[in-house]
Amino acid sequence: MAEKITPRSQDFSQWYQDIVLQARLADYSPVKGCMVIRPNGYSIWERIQQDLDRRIKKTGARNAYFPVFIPESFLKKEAEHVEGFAPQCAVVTYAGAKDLEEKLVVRPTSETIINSMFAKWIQSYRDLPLMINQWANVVRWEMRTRLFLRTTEFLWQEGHTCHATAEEAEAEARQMLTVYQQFAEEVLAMPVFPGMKSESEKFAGALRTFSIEAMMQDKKALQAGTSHNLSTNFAQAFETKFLDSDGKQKLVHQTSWGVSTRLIGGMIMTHSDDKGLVLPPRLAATHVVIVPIMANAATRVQVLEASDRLAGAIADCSEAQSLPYDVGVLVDKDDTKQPGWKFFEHEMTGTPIRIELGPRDLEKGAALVVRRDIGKKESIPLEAIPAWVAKNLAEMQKDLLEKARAFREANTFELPEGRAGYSEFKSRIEAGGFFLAPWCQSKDCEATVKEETKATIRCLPLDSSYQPIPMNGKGCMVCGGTQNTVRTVFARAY
RNA sequence: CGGGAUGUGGCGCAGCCUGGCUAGCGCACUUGCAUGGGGUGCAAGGGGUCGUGGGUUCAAAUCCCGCCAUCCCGACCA
Repeated sequence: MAEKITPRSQDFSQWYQDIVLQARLADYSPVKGCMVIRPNGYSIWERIQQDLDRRIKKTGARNAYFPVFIPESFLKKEAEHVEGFAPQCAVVTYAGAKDLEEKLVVRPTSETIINSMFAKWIQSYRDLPLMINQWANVVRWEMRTRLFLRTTEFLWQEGHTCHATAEEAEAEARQMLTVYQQFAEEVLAMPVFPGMKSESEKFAGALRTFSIEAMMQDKKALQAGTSHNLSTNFAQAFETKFLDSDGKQKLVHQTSWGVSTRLIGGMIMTHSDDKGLVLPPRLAATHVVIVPIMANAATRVQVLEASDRLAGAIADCSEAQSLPYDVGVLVDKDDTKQPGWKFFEHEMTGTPIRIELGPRDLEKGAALVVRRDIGKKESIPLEAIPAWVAKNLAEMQKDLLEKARAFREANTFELPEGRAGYSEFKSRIEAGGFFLAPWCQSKDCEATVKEETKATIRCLPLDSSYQPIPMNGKGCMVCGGTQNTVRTVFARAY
């Protein structure tokens, strides 16, 4: 049995780790920095896969699989790309009992190996667009790791597309940003800020990078998904060309986009409380747990029978059919341990609804129901419970999103323009939050803020045509200059 | 790679300063009985190269020297 969970206010990262370990979502592996995902955690990933895969396929992409090993020379073909990733690559130099002639990089991302195939597969404009997605594992040798948020190996989905024109590629990158935003909000109940990355934060090898940024409960930002417009950078390196309808050879325009198991960490840090995990119903493997309370041998049989009948009624009710993933309401019965302990355990593992059923309830023809996010006990007549469950699962999904959104709004601040607000900005950013501020787009000003406050430009919010929002006339918060200022979101980040 | 700390059953720790009884405690685990409306009670039981190599000593978890590993803080990052 588990220890009590460290309060959020006391030590946020300890709190987070407690929840992951005690809800049995994951564990540390013998290899430093790697993570073992336990069944509880993997079922959440399966839900994410199911739902997101459906959304990705709707955009026209198809799933495929590429090798985990990438010849070192492939990585070196795109200059920025290798520069960005080389420091964090794991490389195989020895295999089959001898030193390899060419080293093999364990993929940190698959742009290069996939492009080597794209170059063969694409001949004509009729082959375009080519849209490939793969669910895979990648390895990045980070210096410091954290369960789910940054592990040496992680699971993700990476999409890679080729298009005939720059406009199509840009549209694709934008479309995927929206897909991710909707997915994060509708399924994870995690509100996100969509935006564009600054030059220094963009993906190594991209023309531009879009991202969604979420706010955790300690008010730090978490990059939850990215979508890159790669332009023709990789096409040039791999000579991925096609014969267009005008008879000319042209380079393909590409995108890539991905989200990872980091989403699970973000979801935990967004919703959980000091009692443990809080799962949005759309991610829960069990929606409802019925805890029978058997006061004595005489009522034991009655209570167990009533529990089974209730479980059946909930699973079969018509309202349940409209719930996520077409799986209906998933009901479980737990009569294995002491009731008191069970209550804590199901709170720790995040089951959205708990129903307590004992002799006293049976006399009244009712049961006690508790929603994990609210925690208030209510006595509901047995026959009304199936409908109550269906209604509350839907409401809980919505409420979690609204609560997280309200938290983010309450911690997002518009800074006064120019240098005037800078000293105030520096003290407030220590307390955390998102800060909207004008920036002159110079690297120096970006670096200055990072150095002095540890905050980085998370993204540049976009207007309706996906361009950074100009703030002409407003002074950059660092240098005060009014040229080329755009709106940015600054925050300390994971 | 810089700054700080720690290595003792599965987990968390005490013992070390001042060397000496059979290396101890809490949780977890096993068995039995009882219990069951918010972290059950009692009883019995299993599990240890005290990180590692050397040295001092009649005697080392404890003192000395080397090595190794891990954690936290900084640089890296989805």
